[in-house]
Amino acid sequence: MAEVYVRVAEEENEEPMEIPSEDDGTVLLSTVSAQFPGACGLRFRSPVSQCMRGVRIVEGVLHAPETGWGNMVYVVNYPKDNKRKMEEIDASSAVKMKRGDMKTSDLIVLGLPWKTTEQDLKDYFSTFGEVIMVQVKRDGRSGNSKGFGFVRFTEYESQEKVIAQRHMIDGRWCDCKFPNSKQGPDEPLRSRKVFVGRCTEDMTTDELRQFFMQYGEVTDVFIPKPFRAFAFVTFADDQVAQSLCGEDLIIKGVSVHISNAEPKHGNRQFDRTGRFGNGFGTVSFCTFLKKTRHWKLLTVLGNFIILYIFLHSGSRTSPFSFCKSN
DNA sequence: GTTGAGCGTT
Repeated sequence: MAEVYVRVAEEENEEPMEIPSEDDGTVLLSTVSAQFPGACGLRFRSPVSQCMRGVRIVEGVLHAPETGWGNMVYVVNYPKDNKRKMEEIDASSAVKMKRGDMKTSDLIVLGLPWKTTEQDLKDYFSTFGEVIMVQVKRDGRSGNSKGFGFVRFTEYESQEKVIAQRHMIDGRWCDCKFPNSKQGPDEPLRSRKVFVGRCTEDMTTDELRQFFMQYGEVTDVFIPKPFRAFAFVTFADDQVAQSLCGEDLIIKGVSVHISNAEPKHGNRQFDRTGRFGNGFGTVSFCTFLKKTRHWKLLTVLGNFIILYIFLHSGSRTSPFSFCKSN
């Protein structure tokens, strides 16, 4: 098929812009959104029914109506425009709906221009729906952007749209993805305690307790001192704890990340015996040491103790004679 | 003051 230009405009009666189609006659959504940032589709007024019709779109590829693109003016769809339409689309793809859990999570935004600010991000992404969190990651000293950031939407639909396409932000193509920190659906561990990462210093135990109460009874909140940007929250019900694992929750405007309190390679067999509790038992203590990088220190200390024993073994009958009382 | 694939002061 010869190259065809499709006439696209923001509104029906506005001056259209000609958008190039692909060799197969389709039009890529990315081509449209390059000119109309935030676009999620096209619609047109049917000459027959005089009703607005949506252009078929499959995985970011727009397909011409049966009669071809023609000379009609196609109007850009934005996610905000018509929520009812979004729900219809969701209902028609019920299979996909069941698969997803419909919960929003932080998305990483890769490829940001150095100059892009959080306000820029918020302005851009608000065209997809309500934005509840944006971050631009910066170097602590210089304040320079690291070229990536995070965004979180209220609506799951907004998130879906944003992931599905590339984004032209301040002149650069950016990608939005699930961050690596989001653990997939692996086998659940049965701890009642969760690890709360990315805490800020102003979060108190009371505030954390108040916040997590909404999910279930909280039996303990532990914040290490001095400040180390994480906390432990223990629930009465392990199912509550597990249901939160992998989630990004927003506390006082800060996105914290919930994960299992036990490490993945942890010594699970001891837990199952019930001989070690979930509080400050031996296993948990070792886990804590490993997580906080004190493990190596302890190992070094142990080596020194062994060295001490051997150095003093010459004057005694046994290397362990210092253990004896007489 | 520089850069351009990545992953959030655990």
